[in-house]
Amino acid sequence: MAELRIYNTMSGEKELFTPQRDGRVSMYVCGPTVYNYAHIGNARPVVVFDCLYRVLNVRYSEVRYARNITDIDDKIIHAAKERGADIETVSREFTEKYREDMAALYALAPTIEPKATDHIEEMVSLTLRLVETGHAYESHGHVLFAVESMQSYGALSGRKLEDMLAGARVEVADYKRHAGDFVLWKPSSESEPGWDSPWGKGRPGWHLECSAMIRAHFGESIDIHGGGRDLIFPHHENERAQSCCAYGGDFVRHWMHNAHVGMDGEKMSKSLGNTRTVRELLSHYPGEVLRCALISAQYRSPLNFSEILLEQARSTLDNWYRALRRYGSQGDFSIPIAETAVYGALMDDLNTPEAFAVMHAAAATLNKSADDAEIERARAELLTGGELLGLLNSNPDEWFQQDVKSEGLFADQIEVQIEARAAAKASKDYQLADDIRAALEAEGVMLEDGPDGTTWRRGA
RNA sequence: GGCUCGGUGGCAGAGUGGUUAUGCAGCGGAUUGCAAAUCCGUCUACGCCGGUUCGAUUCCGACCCGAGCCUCCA
Repeated sequence: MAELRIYNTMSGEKELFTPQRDGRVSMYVCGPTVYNYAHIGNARPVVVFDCLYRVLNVRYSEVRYARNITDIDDKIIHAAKERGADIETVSREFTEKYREDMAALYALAPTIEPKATDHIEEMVSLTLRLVETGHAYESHGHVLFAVESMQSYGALSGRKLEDMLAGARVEVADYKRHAGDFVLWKPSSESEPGWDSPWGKGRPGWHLECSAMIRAHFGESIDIHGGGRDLIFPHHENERAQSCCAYGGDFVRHWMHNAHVGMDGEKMSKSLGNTRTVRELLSHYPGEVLRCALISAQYRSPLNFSEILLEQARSTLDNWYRALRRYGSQGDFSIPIAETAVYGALMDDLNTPEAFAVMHAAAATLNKSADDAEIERARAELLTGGELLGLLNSNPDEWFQQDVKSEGLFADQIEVQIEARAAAKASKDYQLADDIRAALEAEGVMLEDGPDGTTWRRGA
């Protein structure tokens, strides 16, 4: 059986994945700060780690997958203020929308979805512990982590404290002992949300929640911690500092980070304002097309987002669905998932492009083979591959007949036209037959004559 | 300025010390009333310069170019 190998950001190498406890895997992926819609870049880690979750579930008997919701953050405070709404209203609304959007991309629900505001107590006690052990200090109402107190600070992101100061872009605040010190707990004004703490009314710093929630739900260390590349520093470096200094232990055995989705060769980010929301894209493309596009490159490679990318993803899916349509997508197959080539490809650090190549090969086999055993094998490969990749969720006819642009043109009307054309063809009135076909094409319906009659699909 | 990653054929995108990635697009053919779909065949590759090697796209070094992080960010 193939063994799982994953690239560990910490070591910079692909490593054999071994869970801490036999057969049981713990995975934590950084989720959204819920103050507006998720963009397509936010969706990449969700889809990537969803693929990993699916693979892990085949290999291990118990997989616990946590994806947090950051529901207290200054950005949410600002968003609420702008809309004149409660913070809870904003965070609840966008939590819901986030769940809907990710579900539309066929991301399975995580095992747990911890919320920051449900773990304030744990965050306070974590901060307290860091103060007691000399890794944190109070200054001007803030509690700060002292980066110099940790020998290996910077080990994850591969940087040294001296190097970081060279750029001189770290926030220089005179209440910090070292410019790299970061906030664990900060004071809240009357108008800001806050919780009682040994340091007065305040709220947590950005990095604190993940450390506290991992501790609360998984204990000292987890097997996999994932997120986007941009989180390596400072977020994950600081999480690691907090957790290791407070509780000791490994904290995280395998760090995984996905590369970004680009837009016209530039980074897509909310601050640059060049984002496309998942919600908006879903009104133009099926979720499966978006998902397919997101995993068309290996997760550690940058992915440039474009209409061309989406059209390629659509034709890739068309290709597979077309092959599936020949033999139907229903029925049992006897090949264990762990023995499929798609599984093997994904076990190699989620090599989705190689998995795609396997899928294409299986589709080609279905298109041309006359050997029952071969066909069965290819069907199994395609269908189980679809399960692992989170693709091919529809039945082929639904897939090809969705999104017909024409208004008021229903399937039964199309069938009537197909029959009329068949009659025209039978009487060798090819002019009429072609006119019917052209008229349907103008309505976004493509006809395909096959040995068993004519089928239709939405056109380009 | 510091750190990290990458430069593959028209485009997208894997991989490898010596045999086809794969997909889209193109071209030729089969099939079709004509198409579409499918099948068969086929053309453009590994940034640049050195080094190691019998042999490098694949390892090493320099160079050029690009991206990311160093500040909220998936």
